[in-house]
Amino acid sequence: MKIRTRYAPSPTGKMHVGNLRTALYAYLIARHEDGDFLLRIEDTDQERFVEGATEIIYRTMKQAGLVHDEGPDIGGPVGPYVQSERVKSGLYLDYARQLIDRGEAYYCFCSQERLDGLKQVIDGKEVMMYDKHCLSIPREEAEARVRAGEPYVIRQNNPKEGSTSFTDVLYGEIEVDNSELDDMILIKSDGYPTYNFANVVDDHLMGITHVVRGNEYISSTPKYNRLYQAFGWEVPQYIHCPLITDSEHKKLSKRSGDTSFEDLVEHGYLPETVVNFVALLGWSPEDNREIMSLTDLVDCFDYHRISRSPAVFDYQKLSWMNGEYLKAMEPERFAEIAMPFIKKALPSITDADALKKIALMVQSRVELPQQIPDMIAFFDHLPDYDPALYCHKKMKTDEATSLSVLKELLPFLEREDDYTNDAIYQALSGWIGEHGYKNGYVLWPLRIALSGMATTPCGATEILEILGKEESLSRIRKGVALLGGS
RNA sequence: GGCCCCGUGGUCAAGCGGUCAAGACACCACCCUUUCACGGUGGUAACAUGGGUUCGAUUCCCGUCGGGGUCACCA
Repeated sequence: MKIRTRYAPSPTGKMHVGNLRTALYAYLIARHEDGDFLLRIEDTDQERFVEGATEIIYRTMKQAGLVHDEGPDIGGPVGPYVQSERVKSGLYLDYARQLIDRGEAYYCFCSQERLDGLKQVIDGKEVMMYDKHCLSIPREEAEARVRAGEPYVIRQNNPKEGSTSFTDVLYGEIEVDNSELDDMILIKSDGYPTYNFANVVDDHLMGITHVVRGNEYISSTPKYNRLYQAFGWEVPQYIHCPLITDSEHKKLSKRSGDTSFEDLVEHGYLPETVVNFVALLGWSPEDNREIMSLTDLVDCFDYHRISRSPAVFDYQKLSWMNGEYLKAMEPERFAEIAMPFIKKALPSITDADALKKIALMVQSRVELPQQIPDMIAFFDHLPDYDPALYCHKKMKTDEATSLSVLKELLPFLEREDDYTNDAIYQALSGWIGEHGYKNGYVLWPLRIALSGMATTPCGATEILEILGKEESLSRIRKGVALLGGS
């Protein structure tokens, strides 16, 4: 049978990395076996609906490369793919009534106050389970009250005795006592189905074979199973993915930082980095490769290898991976990404060639484009710096040696005219050799004088080239002055 | 608190009865180098714990401890 998976988000805001991974796994499972991947919008909560959130979902999926075969924007054979549109046909209510006919559900008229009275606080957490109060209302009476316009909900009627089990591909069989199952609401008083109910109905109607979702749904799955059984529907394969947590091992939330796909991209992480990284949180390929494109992932994704234990979202490794992608990138594409940052940091440099050279320098040493400005700002203007920078034990330099070297070097550099990197490096090497110095002994102080930085994305001669003769000489003179050489 | 899930280095993560317990990030050292970075090389660092089962347990079973999830007219 052809595999059909779906990603079914609620349009309530930005797309969280946990959801992204769920979507990714659903996508990979389908694509790996030439199945279908659908997108369904679960907007049954009109209060939490956020304007524009659906667009964020489309945009994120597109950026991440998760192309769906059926969905609200492209249609398909089992539409509509937006639940609020499906509600209009009365389909959920019809199915809920079928359940009532079978004694698997019932009307409930309990007020919010009464429900609140059922709540109890345990360990500071509000816990509540419905007491089946309205189950005793005779069917005729309930229907009369409904006809009379009294507000009602429809609840699932779960048994108190016995147990219910379901099988998860990853976790195996999970069994719970029926006494644990709350009579959850299927149809809300506004006529909308709850997520739980709509999910089951739609997954069945849309022919979903593999339900991929977060681990947090595992405890409500028995109730889903009872629904499938009540309808006599085939139960899909369940694949509950392990949680992604913050460094405190708590479920990732807005509170833990910018963990939406959008935020990460805005911070300079490449979409392909995020996809790659998130794929490896809870799954690994047989050969343990780490840098993998989406197509690589499709090729070797075996959902049986998904882990059962939660994973911490580690920004450090994410950054490393981003650096790997940046380094492996075509220089042209990198330049495109880096250029805005370079230009911002170097308003005085307009020479396109020089800018391109700087981009090249920076490519192999940056993990996030946002790091670029600090790295190269010295090209624009010499920062104030501590003369202690001139001291370097391995180069055997200190402030005194640096002063004398720089003074010695000045007339030579004043004489030179070709400041292109190769030429000036050649010339300098010759000069260094003639004087019997070691490269670093001369080049270290020179680089410090030119940049005022302990670390730069390039060597001294590359800076000479970018800066040009005039600016270079001026900076060296400043260095001499700073070192007390007037 | 009830129920459910999880438990290999700081983090990700191989392993699926017999391994000197991979690899990656991070960290440290060294090499290379006109600095840093990149790249090399090497190093520190783990099977939560107690019982079983077995000739032999990281691996299987049970308990304990620890962590997490869930208990809405939210998804």
